[in-house]
Amino acid sequence: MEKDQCLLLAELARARKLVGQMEAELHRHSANESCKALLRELFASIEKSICMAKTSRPDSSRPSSGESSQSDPSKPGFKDHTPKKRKTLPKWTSEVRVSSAAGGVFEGPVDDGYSWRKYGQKDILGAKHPRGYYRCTHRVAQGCPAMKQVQRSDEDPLLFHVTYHGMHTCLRKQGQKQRRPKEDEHQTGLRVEASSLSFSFESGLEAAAARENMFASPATIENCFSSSTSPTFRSPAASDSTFLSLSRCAFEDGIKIWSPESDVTEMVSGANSAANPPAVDMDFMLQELDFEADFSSFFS
DNA sequence: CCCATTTGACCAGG
DNA sequence: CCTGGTCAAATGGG
Repeated sequence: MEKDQCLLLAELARARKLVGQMEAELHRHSANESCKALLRELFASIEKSICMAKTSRPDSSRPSSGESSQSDPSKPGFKDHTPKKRKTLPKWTSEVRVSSAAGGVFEGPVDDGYSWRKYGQKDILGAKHPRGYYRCTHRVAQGCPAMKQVQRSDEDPLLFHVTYHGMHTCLRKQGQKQRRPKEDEHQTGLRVEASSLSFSFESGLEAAAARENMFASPATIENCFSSSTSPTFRSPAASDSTFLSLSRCAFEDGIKIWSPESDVTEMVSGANSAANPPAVDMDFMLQELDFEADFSSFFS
């Protein structure tokens, strides 16, 4: 409807893409950490602007929720896998060139800071090399919807086309080994670290913006998070909140949602207490509100 | 023994 | 029907 808003979103997406490219450049030239941090904040700012532009939309809409017909292995003969909606996930591609000099052996899936589990491989028509299908390791544990496809270039064995689907909602700890002895052991303390948020591109607006501009991989930017030298404290608390808003994206159907308020509010309040303009926090809380609304309607 | 990968079959969309 | 994407049993590695 609102054409202005659409244009705004498109432009913001463009800015985000550009920032992503710049981040890639910086990364390539091994810029110092402060530059990356700045860029990160810039990215976060853009992201926040996008969210603001989105939430200013009066239109009410919710994803047509299928219900949780998730894993029920007790049904032999009748397949119950959920092939429903998975086109709501944002999608972007990136080309990864791996240098044989670095590390020696190029193990196909370039390590982008996340842990992936391969779940399939398929020969693609017209491609010499098969395409690998990966999903986030924490898919079941945290409901992380992120997936990626890795395809080796036809004749350049050092070039990989990586297509990402969805953004990571999982939070992995760094520096410390993520020890999860048993995931059915009521590790309440552990599972809270995931805040999966329900959101989907129901409005063609941002879907259009996202797909049209193919914004350059947030994954690489998130890499900055993981590779940043301060393990426990990211310097600005804003990083966390915006990062969170980043992950309010879309996620797969049938995934359990647990206590979104515990961690989120904690983070938000943390951002409040930190050096952060109040306006930003308010905006963020607005987003949260919007979220909860969407969320409850999702359930009822 | 637990977890990730492999791999052929299955499924849905075009 | 063809093809890309996903599932899940089998397999292998730590």
